[in-house]
Amino acid sequence: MHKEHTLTKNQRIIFDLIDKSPEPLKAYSILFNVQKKGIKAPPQVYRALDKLVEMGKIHKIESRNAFIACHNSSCQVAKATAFSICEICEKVTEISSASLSKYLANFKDKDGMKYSKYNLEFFGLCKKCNTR
Amino acid sequence: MHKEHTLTKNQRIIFDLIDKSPEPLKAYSILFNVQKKGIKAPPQVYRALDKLVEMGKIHKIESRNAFIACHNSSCQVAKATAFSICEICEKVTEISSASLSKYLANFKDKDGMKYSKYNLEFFGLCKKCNTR
DNA sequence: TTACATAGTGTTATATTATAACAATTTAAA
DNA sequence: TTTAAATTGTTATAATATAACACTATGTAA
Ligand SMILES: [Zn+2]
Ligand SMILES: [Zn+2]
Ligand SMILES: [Zn+2]
Ligand SMILES: [Zn+2]
Repeated sequence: MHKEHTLTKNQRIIFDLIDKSPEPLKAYSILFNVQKKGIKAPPQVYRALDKLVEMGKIHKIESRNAFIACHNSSCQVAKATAFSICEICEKVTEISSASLSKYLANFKDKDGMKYSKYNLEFFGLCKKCNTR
Repeated sequence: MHKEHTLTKNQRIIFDLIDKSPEPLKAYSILFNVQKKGIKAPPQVYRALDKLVEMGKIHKIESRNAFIACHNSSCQVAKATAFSICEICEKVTEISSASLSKYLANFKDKDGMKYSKYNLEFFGLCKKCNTR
């Protein structure tokens, strides 16, 4: 079993906000939302985000510059992430597929380069947006 | 066969620069480099980049906010991209693997959502950086 | 306990990346 | 030709992210 990370004050505040959000949050939207809790400046937000990403508690959606909480039993998948992104409503879902992660974890390119991490973003229409 | 795009003046200048570069280029680095050719402001660069990405002539490396020329017979793979990124020297290579693209093109998640596009970024050490 | 190292915080300023808005020009169709 | 669409030039500003430095809290070892 891996070490359970104890979140610091700022990390806790920011993680809770992201974890409760139904949609990915952007750094400055987070900043705005936590100012009443005493977090007043960008570096405080970015530091907490960096640590939370390192821990695997949250993931950055690179194509959106936004962050979502991990719901795949956390740390294990911090280095192997896959998301589906709806191009209409911007709904983002973390994909949890054993066959996908197995395929990608074992993928080797022509040079035999072995990878320690990957991030995959799928784009399309979610069920809701596809049927109207 | 698909329509061959003719590049406009600014698109040509910016594409040529990216195409000749051995490494991904960032927008403001591009701007700096083309100022002597009369492209003086960020919107001119970003517009050309947007079009070139649409056409599949270049790709954006999302995790690096940088652009590289496509070397996979262009347009076909604009909506299905995969890259390997060295975390030490930042070398980026476009991956061209029939089995990978077939696997991902056919991937369906639990909800049966079908995707029209994906982007995959692998991180690791390139051969050179791995052996020293 | 004390000393030290490490991690986290608060703060100001600034760097980097990207777009809004609008006028002028070029290109391609009708 | 005349109209529409795409591209360009330009100024200003928005959005995203980090540098730097002083200070505080926390953990570890003597
Ligand atoms: Zn996750
Ligand atoms: Zn949707
Ligand atoms: Zn390509
Ligand atoms: Zn390397």
